[in-house]
Amino acid sequence: MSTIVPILAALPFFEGVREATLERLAARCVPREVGSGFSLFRAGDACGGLYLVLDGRVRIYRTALDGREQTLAVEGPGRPVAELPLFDGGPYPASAATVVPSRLAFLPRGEFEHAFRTEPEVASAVVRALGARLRHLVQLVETVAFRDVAARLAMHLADFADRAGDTDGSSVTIDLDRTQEQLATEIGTARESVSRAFKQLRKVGLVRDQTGTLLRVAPAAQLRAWARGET
Amino acid sequence: MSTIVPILAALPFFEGVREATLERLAARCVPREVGSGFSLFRAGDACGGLYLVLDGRVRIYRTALDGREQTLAVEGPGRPVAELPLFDGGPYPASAATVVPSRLAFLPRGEFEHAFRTEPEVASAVVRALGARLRHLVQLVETVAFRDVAARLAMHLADFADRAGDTDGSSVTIDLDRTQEQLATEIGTARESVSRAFKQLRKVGLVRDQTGTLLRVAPAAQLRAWARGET
DNA sequence: GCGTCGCCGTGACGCTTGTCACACTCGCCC
DNA sequence: GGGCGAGTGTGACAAGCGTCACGGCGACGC
Repeated sequence: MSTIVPILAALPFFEGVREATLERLAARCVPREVGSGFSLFRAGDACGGLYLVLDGRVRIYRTALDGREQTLAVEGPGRPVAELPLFDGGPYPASAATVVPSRLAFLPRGEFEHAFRTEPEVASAVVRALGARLRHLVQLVETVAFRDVAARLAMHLADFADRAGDTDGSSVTIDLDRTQEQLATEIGTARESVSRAFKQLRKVGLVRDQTGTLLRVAPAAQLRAWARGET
Repeated sequence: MSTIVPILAALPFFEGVREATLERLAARCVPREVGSGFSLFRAGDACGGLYLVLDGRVRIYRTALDGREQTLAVEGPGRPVAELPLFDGGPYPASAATVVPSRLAFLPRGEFEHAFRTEPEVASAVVRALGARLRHLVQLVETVAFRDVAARLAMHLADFADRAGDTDGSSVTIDLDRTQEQLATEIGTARESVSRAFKQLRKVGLVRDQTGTLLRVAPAAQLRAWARGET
């Protein structure tokens, strides 16, 4: 009786999957505790299985030859990483590394494929997860292609406000827990531009307070509206 | 006995699906013949079903408020369009329109969902299709974020060379069948920049001849290498 | 033949952004 | 308290690119 079962069961990814299957999966899971900056895999590597983030934070990103990075997603507890290449047999399309000390579970490929074929719930969870990623990437393409840095930052802050914001009055307090350097890679720009973008957002009142890693910002809807160009 | 069955069967999307299922699907398909510039749906619309391109060309794109466009993909015969929102119930993430007169088949949502649940082959085809899209988008994000216009054009030409190139000697002849204006939206830039990018590619010898809509270019591998910065 | 129209090439200009350089603040440790 | 390093603000500058403007060229119709 593994201690991993309840954790797996709590993952949105395995919602509705039968207990027996979960135990089988849990038995094959390799738990892993890693520090900050641990590289799970790099773009182009062959795919050996599925990673699940139990605790911590994993960044998925692409690197250019000159060292610049664009992060595609940042995954937290309960989220799968690299579910894509399990199916088409291709290599990982991007790199992944932890940004804080994290606990991960690794599920070997064969196990997962078995579950995918035998459990309709898993199949539909996979499709949903791929779908969500696809939507996110479409959003990202548009953002990178059309918006300037300040708008990209506003959208990014809106995502935080949705996911981890404490609303108080007409402001939302969020804990960014990132340096401007990290933010810069997440929205595909340089650190200095992030600094200037913050200045701009403060001027228009969308960012109201910056103390340490804590931020008071306007509600997500307002941030997004501004980013879309509705002044 | 519908004439659509053999067409459906030939789609990579329905490879391996049982004849009985195909006939059922075909019976529910609504074939459609449309002109150039016909809008299938717009970003944000609710999703009613799946489109299949039987013949012609469909562009999938996002528009900014100022009218600029970034195309996410261009789909030809045998390709599905908008398979994503069928599953998570969300709206279309992008718009789609024909760029040439085309024949389409429309498969209502309920039918498709039924096939997805009952036919494992369909489910895995869907996952593969989503996966391919995801890979493509990751590629696109990187390209838009890191590369300059000339490199984006080179990559784009490399894709053409792979898909529709006639190799003769150490050159590949491709039929672009697009105006520079269309090319510009496909790589997310302005028409004039495409013109200048072509000039640059001609100078370095990657584009060797331009007569009408036909192009003689360097092999795909060479184009991609250059785009990656390996001069 | 001549106008018209769609497409392509190219120059000029300004804006955004990446880059370099440097100052400033705030912990933290000796 | 002084030094130090990480993180941040900001100015100067250049490169890339979008935009505007205009000219050339070929196809097509009258």
